[in-house]
Amino acid sequence: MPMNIKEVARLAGVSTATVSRTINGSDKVTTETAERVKRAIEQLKFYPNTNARALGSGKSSLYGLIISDITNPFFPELVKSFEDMAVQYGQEVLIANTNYDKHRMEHCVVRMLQRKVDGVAIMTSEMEEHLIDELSSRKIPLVFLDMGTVQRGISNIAVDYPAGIDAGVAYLRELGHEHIGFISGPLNLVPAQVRHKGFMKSMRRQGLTVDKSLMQEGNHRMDGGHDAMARMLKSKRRPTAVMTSNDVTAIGAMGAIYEHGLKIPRDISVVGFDDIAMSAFTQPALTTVRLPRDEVARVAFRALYGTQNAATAKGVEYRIEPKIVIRNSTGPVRG
Amino acid sequence: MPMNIKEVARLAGVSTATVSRTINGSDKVTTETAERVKRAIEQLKFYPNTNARALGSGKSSLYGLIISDITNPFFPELVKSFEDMAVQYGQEVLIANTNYDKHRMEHCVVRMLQRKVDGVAIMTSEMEEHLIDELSSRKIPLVFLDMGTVQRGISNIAVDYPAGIDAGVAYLRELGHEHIGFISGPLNLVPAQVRHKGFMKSMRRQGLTVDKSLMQEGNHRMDGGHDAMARMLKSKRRPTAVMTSNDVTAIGAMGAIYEHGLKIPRDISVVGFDDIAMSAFTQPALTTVRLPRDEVARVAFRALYGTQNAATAKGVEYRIEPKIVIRNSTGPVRG
DNA sequence: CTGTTAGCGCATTCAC
DNA sequence: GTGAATGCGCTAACAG
Repeated sequence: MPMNIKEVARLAGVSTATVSRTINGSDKVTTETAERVKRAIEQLKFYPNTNARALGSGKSSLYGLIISDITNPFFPELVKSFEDMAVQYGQEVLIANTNYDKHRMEHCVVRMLQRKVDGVAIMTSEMEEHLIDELSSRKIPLVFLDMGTVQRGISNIAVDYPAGIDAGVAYLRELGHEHIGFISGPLNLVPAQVRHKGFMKSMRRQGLTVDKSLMQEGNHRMDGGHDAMARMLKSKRRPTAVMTSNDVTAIGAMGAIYEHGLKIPRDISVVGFDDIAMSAFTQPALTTVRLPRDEVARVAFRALYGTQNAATAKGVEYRIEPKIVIRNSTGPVRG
Repeated sequence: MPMNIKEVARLAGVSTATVSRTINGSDKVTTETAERVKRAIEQLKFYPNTNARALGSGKSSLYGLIISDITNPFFPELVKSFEDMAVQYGQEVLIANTNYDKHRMEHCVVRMLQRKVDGVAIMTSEMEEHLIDELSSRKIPLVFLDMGTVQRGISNIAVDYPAGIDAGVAYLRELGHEHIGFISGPLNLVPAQVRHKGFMKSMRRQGLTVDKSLMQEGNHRMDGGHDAMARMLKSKRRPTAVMTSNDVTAIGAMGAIYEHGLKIPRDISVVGFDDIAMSAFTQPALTTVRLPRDEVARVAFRALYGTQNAATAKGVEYRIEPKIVIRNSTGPVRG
């Protein structure tokens, strides 16, 4: 037995158009008939077929959300906020993981295309030009997290990473640290490079010299932070403080420091980046530079929701300022 | 300019039916014509419309994955493995968060219904009977994580929580602990109750007495673990060891222990449950009972993929045995 | 305000 | 092996 709008129409004694109208909250339906239709819907436990709806209307009410790695706590928090926005505005979210893999990214974009999403929030950096074109040439509104240039239908959420890193370095400098290490993300990714360069620049601005052996590459995951720190601890002059490209890396690094028999912050101070929920619960609690995920998510959603048509709307550049959060993983350098 | 199967057909000089066939890999197409069609598809950068496909065929190639809280590290790891399976088998995944909220759960189920998913993996417990019926009465294959009973089209992945908890308690007993606390999940949820009772039973079996003031309720999140532990530390006789309902709770509890000026495991031993990635990196590394997410995800996927039709296939009961992982958060009780 | 009708893009019968 | 025609369930004109 088919379960569709037709059955509802029959039971309610109206046409399918009227059913469709009441479902979509059209004001051109008598309260009375609307009631009758609603009762029928309830009685039949009818739920409109999303696929048919999208086909008929041309709108999917779906936003794509592309992230690198759902396993990195930064992203789930972002996803959650984005979803909350979507629920609030009656939209749906299609989540796609790239696993930091360009090939997989292509797969993600294809999915978006096939589902005819109304917009895509690209919160990752494994994005090649031709894939962006594939989306934007189809007039799909896009919003990036700190990537690329603003254009027609393409917005960007610019994060002032240099300022954030600068705040971290300045704070360490205040505490007397001069020998500061840095663990970056994978350097084949642009954002990781940006933070990496931002750190070096910041060091020079503070009148400090960068020791190459204290510049280590991680992978934005715990194991990468751990291994990078282990390498760093083998260098001749051990750092008195370390900054990392994200909190997960910092947590991994802290593990390596302890394994080395050292104490935080007594022997080495550690500063993270992101301020994931976990960071307040590490031992000691992690000093970090906060990048507010809920704000990023809200801004991203609004950017898409406001740009219903990429053909006419021009993109907007939003700005997010990270702020340092001082906890207990940092302390004065030991005389 | 419309971009559809018709355009492809025209460019390739064939009918839409032939295009459809080659897309779906039908063997009733000459290699030659297929090649021609494929070239046309590539040239036009054509991607078949998923909505139309689902509508026409009646199959969505979509599996629903319902989880409680994407912010709890347990779930992203599960999601990732499930997605990997899906990619491998050419399926898609629709993720839905309940936020531990029954109302939101209803919303999730409705989404599944509307999208005509081919099956749903329900990895959470905020599931009411009538919602299950709504799904199963529509012949949608279901698989639960340790919930409910196996029926026609409904499978279950049974986790032997009691055995897992028993292993933890036994290990603590070996170390000389007798005064052991437990932090549960929210007790309005069945699985939390199961573990709660499992702990009490296990204690008795080991000949230990349960101290009510050492049985505290958390919320499966860090803050809940923290607060529960803080409450427990106020009791007259402080526990020498604590077990928790999941790792996130344990991490929160560890924070509270440190804040209280105590050392782990010197003053208090801590045992978690799940073995999330983070647990190997806490300070000290967390002893925990491992519930293999990748295995759960794979089994869940297979359960759905194998049960293409809930009308004929009977459900299967799968079993997963958690195993204790000994790290450094546990030690002998102090004389 | 309500009903009729014509697609939306594709899969899937049938014929050939 | 290929093409023409029908229908999936719904929305959106267009009448009335």
